[in-house]
Amino acid sequence: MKLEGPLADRDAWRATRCSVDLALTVVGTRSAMLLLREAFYGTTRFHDFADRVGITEAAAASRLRELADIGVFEKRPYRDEGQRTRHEYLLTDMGRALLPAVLALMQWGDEYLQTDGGPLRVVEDDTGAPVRVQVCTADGADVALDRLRVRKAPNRKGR
Amino acid sequence: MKLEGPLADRDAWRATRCSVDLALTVVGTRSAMLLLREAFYGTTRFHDFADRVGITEAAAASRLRELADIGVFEKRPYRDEGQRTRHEYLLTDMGRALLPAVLALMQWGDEYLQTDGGPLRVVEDDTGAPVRVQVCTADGADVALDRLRVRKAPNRKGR
DNA sequence: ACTCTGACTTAGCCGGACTATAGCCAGCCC
DNA sequence: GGGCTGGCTATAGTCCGGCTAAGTCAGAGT
Repeated sequence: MKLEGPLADRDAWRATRCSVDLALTVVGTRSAMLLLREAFYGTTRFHDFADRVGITEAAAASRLRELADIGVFEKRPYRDEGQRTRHEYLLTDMGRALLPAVLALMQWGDEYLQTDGGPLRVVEDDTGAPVRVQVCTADGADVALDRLRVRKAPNRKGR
Repeated sequence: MKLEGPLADRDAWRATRCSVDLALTVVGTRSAMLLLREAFYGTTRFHDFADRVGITEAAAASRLRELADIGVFEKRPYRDEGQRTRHEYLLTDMGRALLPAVLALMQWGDEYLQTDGGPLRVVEDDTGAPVRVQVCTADGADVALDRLRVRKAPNRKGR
């Protein structure tokens, strides 16, 4: 990556308010990431989350509450016949927007940590064509690391 | 996401050997992710890593060693004039392949955790056009969550 | 009213990530 | 060869995530 203008002298600035760092405060734990994986697979209910991720209900409860508080999940009441009202955990737009991050990790694990490309394949539903997570321009072209540049966001108000 | 064939009954299988989980054993810590961020910004030297990430040298040393052992970084000797031989940490192909994962987190943080879109913008070097991390088919079209399907990888040997 | 079940909550513990501080070691300079 | 500097290593302690185990609580069924 190239650093533009005032950013070029890397000793002259610190990565304050870094979005990577902020994002990690939310989804920086194993359980948060794996709960998201399960949500993408279609899981919505408390017990299923705990069970399928392989964490205790205590851990699932506190992580799900955190993620719901932040807005990654929406907690919605539902009612099976003959059962009392319970809550299911549905991904919000904010939660769905994490799909590239989770799939990027999966893709990297498939490629570099598995001997056989991993146990699962993600494809486009209509065509069955494999999908990849990529760094793209608006026209959909993949952009390599050495063709990226970082610039300061235009100043709004302070900073 | 839709689950194909034998995967459809989510109670009938467990996400064993999950690549997300494996990837998290490697880059599941805050320090690992932030070291990668710095590496993408061009940092190569020990002290700079510790300093710019804002972690102690002890933490930087152990994390960098882990990542180098796994193959995310290559440790290469260098020599400044009048100095003794030292080592710099260079991203390998394996490490560079983590760019989409890190940028995906940054993008999500910019969008949902910052009030102003975050402090930095990543653009294509030649054109200055903004880039995005996306789930794409081979022709570069973005694929939404509900148009994805998960299938089992073809069996090679066991499992 | 009583029980049962599912969804948590609480308490206590362990282990790993991280911190601060200190010490070690290689090698270049003098 | 003695001192300095940079790159670690060692030690001790904190914090936090996750664990186990037990308790709570709402409400449907009986």
